[in-house]
Amino acid sequence: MPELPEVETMCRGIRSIEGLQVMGFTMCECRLKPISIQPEASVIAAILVGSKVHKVSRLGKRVLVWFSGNRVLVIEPRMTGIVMLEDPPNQTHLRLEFRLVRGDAQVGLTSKNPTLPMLGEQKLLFWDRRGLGTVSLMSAEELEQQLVQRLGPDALQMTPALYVENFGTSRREIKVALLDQKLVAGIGNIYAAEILFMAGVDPRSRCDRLTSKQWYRISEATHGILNQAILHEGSTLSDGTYRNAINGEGSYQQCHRVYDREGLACLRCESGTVHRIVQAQRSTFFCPTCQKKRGLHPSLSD
DNA sequence: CATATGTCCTGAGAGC
DNA sequence: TGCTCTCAGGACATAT
Repeated sequence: MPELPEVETMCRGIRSIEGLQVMGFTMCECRLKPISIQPEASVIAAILVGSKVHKVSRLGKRVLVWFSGNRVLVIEPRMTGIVMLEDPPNQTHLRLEFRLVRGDAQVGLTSKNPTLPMLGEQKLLFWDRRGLGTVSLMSAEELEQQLVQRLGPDALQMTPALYVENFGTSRREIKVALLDQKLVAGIGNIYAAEILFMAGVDPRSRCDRLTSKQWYRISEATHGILNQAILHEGSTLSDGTYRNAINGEGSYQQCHRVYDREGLACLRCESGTVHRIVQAQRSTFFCPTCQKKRGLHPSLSD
């Protein structure tokens, strides 16, 4: 479930491809239904082979790979996609492969200096078990019109005032609204639960009924949870799907306070247990005892 | 306009 | 053991 921390980890993990030149690009053949790719792979290859990776960045839950010539490859991992350098979990679900090399100017130096990165090929891979991920190559202008303008502020840029401005008049439940990328970009099901637990806010609360104090706590929790999750390289759940760029696991799942802890004792209030409910066809985990619609549980300080 | 629901996809795990 | 069924939740299309 790559959400902001997992996608940020992917971006950091593949940043070493910045400056490399594309030698080849292929869509892997397999019995599975091919992932959505735009334009078709052969066209992408024709455009990108020979160009250099300018930089790697993140847009909400998407990985952006910028190339010379104002082109950007937009990768949406969705549920089970991973952008990685090497060692995919298996070959079956390997979807895309870039072959990359250092630019010509450095090739001569590399063989004489063993401290430089190896001479020869590096790869950039897109692996996706369920195949819900999408990949598209577009111009910077298309990115701006089709994506940037349709997304809310990045979750790590949120402030209490931005929360009030973007959410404050909505009648939707706060947990459901946090998943809406038009309101805030980067939060998914796991971190929405963890953020609201840290903030002490009932996930069923209507946005237009939250107090400014509660928005402040949600904003603080957004930064606290996401930054901590980034430090742990994201969450690898029991299905093991999410991996970092070199097939390692994240460790933030060990820090989850409510997600996937239905029936277990609340880690904060002791008297309560974690409940699971369904909101907008997604599981929500929370502690009814210390996540209140109004006011705060005594164990939460102001 | 705001909000709610259906759809895509594969494999793990439950139940019989 | 092996079959069928449900579920996981990203983003978007379509419906209310």
